[in-house]
Formats: sequence, C-alpha cells, structure tokens
Amino acid sequence: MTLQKHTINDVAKLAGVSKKTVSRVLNEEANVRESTRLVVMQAVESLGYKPNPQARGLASNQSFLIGLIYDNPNKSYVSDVQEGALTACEEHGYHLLIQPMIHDQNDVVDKIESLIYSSRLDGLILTQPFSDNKSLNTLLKKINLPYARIAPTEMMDDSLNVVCNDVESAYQMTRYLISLGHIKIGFIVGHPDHPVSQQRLNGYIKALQENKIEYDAKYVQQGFFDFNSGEDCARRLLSLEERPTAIFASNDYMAAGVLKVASQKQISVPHQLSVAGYDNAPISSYIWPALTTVKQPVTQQALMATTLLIQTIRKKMPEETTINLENQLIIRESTAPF
Amino acid sequence: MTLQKHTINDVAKLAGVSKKTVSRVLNEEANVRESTRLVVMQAVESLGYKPNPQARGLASNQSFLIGLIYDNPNKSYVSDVQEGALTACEEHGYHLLIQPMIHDQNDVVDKIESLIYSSRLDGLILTQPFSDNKSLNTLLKKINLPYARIAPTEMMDDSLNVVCNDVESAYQMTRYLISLGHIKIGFIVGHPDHPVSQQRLNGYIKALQENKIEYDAKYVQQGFFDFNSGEDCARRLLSLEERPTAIFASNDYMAAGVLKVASQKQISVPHQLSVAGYDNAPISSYIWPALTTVKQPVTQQALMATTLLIQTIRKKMPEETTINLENQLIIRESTAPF
DNA sequence: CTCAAAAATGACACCGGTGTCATTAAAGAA
DNA sequence: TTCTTTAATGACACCGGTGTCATTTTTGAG
Repeated sequence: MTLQKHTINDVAKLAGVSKKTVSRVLNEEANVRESTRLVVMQAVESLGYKPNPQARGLASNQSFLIGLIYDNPNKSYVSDVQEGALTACEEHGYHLLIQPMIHDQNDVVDKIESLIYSSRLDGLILTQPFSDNKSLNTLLKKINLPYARIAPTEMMDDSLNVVCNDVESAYQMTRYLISLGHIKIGFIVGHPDHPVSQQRLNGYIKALQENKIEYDAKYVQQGFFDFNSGEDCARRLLSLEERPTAIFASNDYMAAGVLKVASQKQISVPHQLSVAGYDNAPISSYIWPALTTVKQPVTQQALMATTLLIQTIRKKMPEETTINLENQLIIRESTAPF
Repeated sequence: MTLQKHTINDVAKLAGVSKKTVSRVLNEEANVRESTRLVVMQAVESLGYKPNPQARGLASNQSFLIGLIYDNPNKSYVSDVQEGALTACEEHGYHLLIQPMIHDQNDVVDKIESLIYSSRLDGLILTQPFSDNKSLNTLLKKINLPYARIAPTEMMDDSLNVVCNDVESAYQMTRYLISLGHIKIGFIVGHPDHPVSQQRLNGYIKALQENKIEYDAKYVQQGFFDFNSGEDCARRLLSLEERPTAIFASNDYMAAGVLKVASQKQISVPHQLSVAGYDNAPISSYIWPALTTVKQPVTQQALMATTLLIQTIRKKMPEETTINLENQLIIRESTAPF
C-alpha cells in the first residue's frame, strides 16, 4: 500500500539532498545537475510521492485552478468545451472549476469576482456571451487576472482569443443553399443576447447580397436558440403566401423545430423544403432527415484557449494571442436542389 | 477596490481579537460569545476578507474538493448530474472536480487513485458504471475515502447510495404498453457494461410474466445505448414476420433510432407502432412524434448524493445512508392503443 | 595551477490558516 | 463570598511546500 504519507522531506532524505533541491527537480527549474535529477526522480518514484497542492499553492501563491464560465442551454456544446479545457488542464497539471452562470442576472460580474477571490483562480476561460461582456473584461483587466475568450466578436488586442468566423460559415451555408437553386431562403436568428446571432445573420445577408437576392424581412424570424422558438418561427415562415423553399436556422435545435413543423404540415424535407442548422449538435444526426449543418471545432477551440491561458499564467507568453480555427460545412439529407 | 490583500491577521487586528478567534467564527465553532462573533463578522465584512483555501487546506488537511467520476456518452445526463452536484457543493463551500473516464480502460482504478492523491480529494461521487465497480469500491474503502454512489445496483450497507428503481420503472412502462393492448412488445437492451441495462430488462420481463405474456427472445435485441444501435435493433425487430406493435428501448437515443427506422419503413408511429424510451433526454421532446419515456430526477439525485457525501465528510453522519427517489412516466405522442 | 565567474546546492524564513493546550473570564455550587 | 466547573479566548507550533540569499562546487580563462 503506497499510502500518501510521504512529504518532500522523506524524498529529500532518501535522495540525500535538501528539500529545496527536490522542489527544483519537481518544478523543472534550471541549474540542477542531471545526476542529482535522476537520483531525486528515483526517490520520488519509489516512494510514490505526490506533492501537496495546498502547500504548493500557499507557498507560491497559486491555486493551479482555472475557471470555466458558461451559460449555455446547449449541453453538448458545454460538454465539448469542458472536454477540451480538461484535456489542456490535465496536460499541464491544472484543474478545472466549472461555473455555470446566468448571464443576464444583474450581479454576474460580482459573482464572478467573488468566485475568483474565494477560489484564488489562476485564470479564467470565458465562453459566450461572457466573452463579450464589457464590464467583466474591464474587471479582469483591472485585477490583472489572465483569461482567454472563446468566440469573441469584439477584439481586444492584448487579450487571448480563440475566434471562429461565424459570418464566414453562415455565408458559406447560405451560398450553398443558393447554389442548390433556392432564392426564397428563410432565416431564423439566434438569441439576441448572443453576439454570434448577429454574425450568423450577417453571413446570411452577405451571401444574399453577393448573389443579388433582395433581403426580405418577412423571411427573417427572431428565435432564441431553443427548440420551441424554432417551431414558432417555422410556423410563421411556412404560413407565408410565398413560403420559403429553404430555411436556415442559427442552430440545430431550432432547425429540429422546423423539421417538426414541416412534418406536421406535411411538407416533405428535403423535397419541398430544405433545412439547414448550425453547430452539429448530436440531435442533428438523430433526427430524420439528418440535418445539414455547420460543425465548429469546439473541443479544439477550448483546448487551444486553455493552452494559451496556461502559457500566459506561466509567463511563457504565447507567440499568437489570437487563434482562428476553421468551421466545416456538413452536408446531410435535409437539403436538396430546388 | 476591495483587493484581496487581507489576511486573517488584518481581520483579527481590526476586531481586536486573536486570529484563532476569527478562525473560530468563520468555521462556526462552538464557544464563541455572540458579541465577539458580531464584531468579527463586521470586521470580515468591512475588509471583504476571504479566507485563503490553500492555507486552510494545508492546516486542516482538507482540500474542499469533491471529485465527480463519469463515463457517459449522454451529455445531457452528465450535465444534469453536474448541475446537482455543483449546487450542493456551492451550498457547503466545496468545489467540484469533474473527471470523465473511460470505464473499460484497464487502469481506471489506478488513475482514480492517482487523482485522489494528487488532488487530495475530500470525497468522490460515482456514477454508473463506476458505482458498481468492485475493485474501485474496495480501494475507496481501504483508503477510507468518503464516497457516494448514484444508481448502484449492488448494495453495500455502509456506503452512501442514491438509488433509483429501474426495475420498477421499466415494469411500469411495460405495463402501460400492455394496458394499451400491446402483446408483441419489442425490447432493446442497453449497453451490457451498464448494470441498469439488466434492471430495465428485468422490469420488462416482470411485467410480461405478471400479464401472462410469454417471453419471446426474438423480441429482445441487444443495443448499446446509442442511436445507431437503436436503428440496428429496430431494423431487426421490424423485419420479423410477426413484427412487434410496440418497442420499448432502454434509452431515448435508441428509441430515436427506432423512430427513424419506422419512418424509413413507412410505419406510422404511434398508429402502427408504439415506441417508448427511457431517460427523458432533451431529444425525446425534439423529435416527432415526441417520445413517451421515463424521467429520472437526475439533478435531484446528484444533489442528494453530494449532500450526503459532504455531511459524511464533515462527520455529521446523515440519518439515511440510502435515498430512493421516484421516477416518473412521461406519456407523450409516440404511444397509442393497439 | 590559480582565481574569478558561473553553476549547483542548501539553510531558513515564510505563505495563511488550524490544532493543541494553556490561560483567563464567566457561571454555578456550596 | 469563595471555590469549582465550564465557557471563552489566546499563544504558538505546525501543515508542506517555495523564495531568497548564502554557501559550496564546478568550470574555464589566463
């Protein structure tokens, strides 16, 4: 039984060096002779020694804790972000503290500040809509806490960002629908509090303009990223006299709502109506017909963001402070030529 | 700016007491005069003092960290568990360390042990299939680490459990289908590594027996809790000469697969085929027709488990060590009389 | 071979709390 | 009132590492 009763002193004694030297080896500090490094490592190994993170933290004024802030009803998105962040944390010996929040609660910033202090976080990862939260950004800068933002829309050059070009992807999806022969293309906007909603809309508009299709407000409905709002919007769109031949929803849940309404109205997808979503959520392949959608490398984004953050915490300034990862169009069965 | 430059000494000085007394107040220890308690609290308040968790942990040999172990492809389940556990942790000043694992990797137990020591966890929450992992349970007992198990099937009386009677719920669902007039009822078993799979199957069998319906092996297919396996099983079931008039899948993903196959085969649900799922996953209401399913109070279960665990850690032994929460049948549009 | 510069190591205080035990103040019994 | 018991508080070592700086060892130039 290798019970963890061992302290750094035990290791030092066994290796025949001072505990400070053991500390040096474990923290990969410079100026340690290779031979002593080996002796120490062996002692560590044979005792099964694990440093006490509390003691380490206290002495070095760190917590090795990184906070992940989110407010997203899309559980699969959250799960993917967690996965990426966890992977990066594990690799560098950090731990992840997940912190769901309500973004439109009026004291969010205070709550986050309180969390930072009470847990002594070393850094923070922000997802939308927090990435674009002005007062939060201001606070973090003021207290000088390193942080990384995922999918921010407003840039700030001295901060760490992992961006994904939603305008571009929405543009490409719309262009794809146009290339299939669609002209009357409905669009369901995402939640107004989420900056990406505007971006996706912009991509849609850009594609229309480029193809000389007039923007028609009645084809654009305001949704809220959830299934029900998708249904509502679809009902409105599909009751129009000149109903659209394609509907592009700003996420997959809403697109699923469209499919349901189409089915109820006996409108066959994709023959009479093409439907496209966004996010490549699990549901997109679990419904029938499977959804054409946009896949974001969410896990990879979170991984990069966390890695950047940890590098910064360790004062090894990363070369790039802004990383751009490409999205991918996934064509499935819900879209067809008109 | 209430920067956290304050230590317990500052508070003690301001309140005119020793730091030990401040510590007593903050930890709600007995034998503190009410008047001094107030003075101290006020000093804490006015300085915006937050105790340093690292120092606290080092001195008291605690981490205030609870680990949550899971391996579940069902992201919404994981998310619900996290939510419940987080709520309980927050309430009691603990933090949650999430730890996804691969349950059939051969060194899981070692990995978990390593996690426990390197993070100095105060306790562990186990979900399936870890709740029933024999060697893990043995390890935890040996090293005397408090832990709580969610949905265990094998009982161990000196451990903390939050059980949910899957046999009962599967029984009720099957009985419900029988009450609708179905006799040829297909069943899709869950992943063989998950103990609940057997339980749900047992519930199905129990209902058949009780209603004098002969168990027919060809109506029972082995799935793996994922969408694709649901499709596969459905294809097999629906190609039988005497095809079932109802299919009960052990979770909603597989049930969704059944719906897809039914749609492909032009079998109308629920008129020609009733379909039931299990879990009340988000997908169950996002597909058409919406799934009849079993709702487990997952968030509540995790909350209770975590609360029990924290009470135990704090040596306030909970009165009940095993909690039983009722499931709920949710009837939607995918089931109808035959 | 000598000596200055650089590299490797060690001694020790310190991080900010809590545990233990001694001490003092309040309460109750005689 | 005095003495005993109990409640309230404080002094101080200690938890297990790291930072700083002093000391020793090694390296390399002259």
